Amino acid sequence: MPRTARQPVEVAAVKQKILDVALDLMLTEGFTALSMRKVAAHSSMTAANIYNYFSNKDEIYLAIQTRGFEMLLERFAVIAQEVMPPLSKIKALIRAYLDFGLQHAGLYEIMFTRNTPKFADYVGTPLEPTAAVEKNTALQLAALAAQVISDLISTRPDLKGLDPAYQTVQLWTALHGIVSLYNSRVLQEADEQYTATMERLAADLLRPFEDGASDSRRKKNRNSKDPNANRRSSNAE
Amino acid sequence: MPRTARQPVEVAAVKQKILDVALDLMLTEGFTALSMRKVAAHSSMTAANIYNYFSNKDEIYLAIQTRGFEMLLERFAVIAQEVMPPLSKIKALIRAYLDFGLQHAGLYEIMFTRNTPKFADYVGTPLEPTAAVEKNTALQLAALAAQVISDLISTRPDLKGLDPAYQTVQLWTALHGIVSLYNSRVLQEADEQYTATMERLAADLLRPFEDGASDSRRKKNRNSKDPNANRRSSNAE
DNA sequence: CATATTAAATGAACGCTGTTAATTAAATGC
DNA sequence: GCATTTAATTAACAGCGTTCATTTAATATG
Repeated sequence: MPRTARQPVEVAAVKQKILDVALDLMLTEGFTALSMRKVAAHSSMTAANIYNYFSNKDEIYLAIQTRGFEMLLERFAVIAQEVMPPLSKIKALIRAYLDFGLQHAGLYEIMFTRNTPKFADYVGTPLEPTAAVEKNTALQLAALAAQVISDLISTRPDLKGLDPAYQTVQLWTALHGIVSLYNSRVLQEADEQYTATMERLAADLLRPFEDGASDSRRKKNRNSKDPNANRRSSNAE
Repeated sequence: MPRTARQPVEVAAVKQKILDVALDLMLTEGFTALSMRKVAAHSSMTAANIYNYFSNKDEIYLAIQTRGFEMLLERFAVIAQEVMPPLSKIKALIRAYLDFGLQHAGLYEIMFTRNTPKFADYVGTPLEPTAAVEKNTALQLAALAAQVISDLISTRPDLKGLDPAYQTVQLWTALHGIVSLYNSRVLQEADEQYTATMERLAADLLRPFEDGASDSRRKKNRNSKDPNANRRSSNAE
């Protein structure tokens, strides 16, 4: 008797359209400009109608978050598939992360610093599958980074004891600290030479992977089988 | 003829009262609960009246931010004045920072991750002196940490080349990365053993101050004059 | 003391926000 | 064509930061 419902693919298209607009607004006008009414206007519909596709604004945040992870993952994947020494790959990943974080500060904020909904908030709810996509994408990121780090470790006998997963988290938290403090403009206040400092910080992130930098991370003993490591720069200053 | 104006100390008391309420609301109910009307209600006045004491909400954020820095500075000062080995002091500072960040997540957010107004936003405005207090408190924090680090370096010949200011920033960004990712609950998603990981991360922050860990931190990056850095990995792939 | 003058506080309003409910418009099967 | 279901809209609510006109309160002077 009645009007027939649209194909699932059509309703998905509308959802996608909304998300495209939302992400675009987020990237161009920043976090604060993201309102339901603005998204609706740019999508040629009413704010209320968005609630036929998303249960609330948080769900849109979740989707944007996922897109952010996908964007970063894409950059990472390009680097990962290139043929180059593992250490250079790590360096490239670091650079990509920093660039992404500074370039898309608003998006980065949603992903990592804002109290936007996370996967754990949706377990047991109808949206758990959607949230699982977000978590999965993020984990792919970590796995990819861990793989590159693992590659390096396996080709470097002096790094044999390192745990790729831990090294990944360590690198990640350090990178995030730099990006987040920069984007909140606190770093600029505390250090006038913040640009040079950031470069140096980035370079120092490779320190765990330097010559013979392995063992104290491994377990306890670290009495120097490599005493000549720091002899070179005695002329500094 | 007219009604006489209140003593500056009286109007300052009202301002203080407002800030007390605002900080209390922030600490107890979180960032989102901080509205002008709520602050006003808890201060037995109207929202509009707050604008006789603060020009806008941002100015309240700025003040709360300052209070946050003062709170953290107080914790740091207690540790700094204690008599103990420099390395233990650094360890205690690290612990204090982490505790503060996790304990007062909302306040920490205003100080370091939110896009709340910073000193640079007020140069040339009537509020520059107020903002200068904020910046000054933050710089005292950094100076205090740098002093402790400097103490350590001066008592340890093997660390002679380290720059206390840079070490401070490095430590700070790393700590912030941990706190921020934890508070945004992303770390918990990516690493199920996040508690143990955080402990390990905190411990590893002392790595630059380990035995003979000095020199490559001392000056520039050395990629151009050091072609043998990644020679060992020529067998990769 | 009464009054004019000023200070402090208020009430009301504006435009915005996220969200819900009632209503309308549109499309389809019988 | 009609009944029925879907999709979209309009209207409204409560709250937000902020501004402005108004009221309340206090005081120095005639």
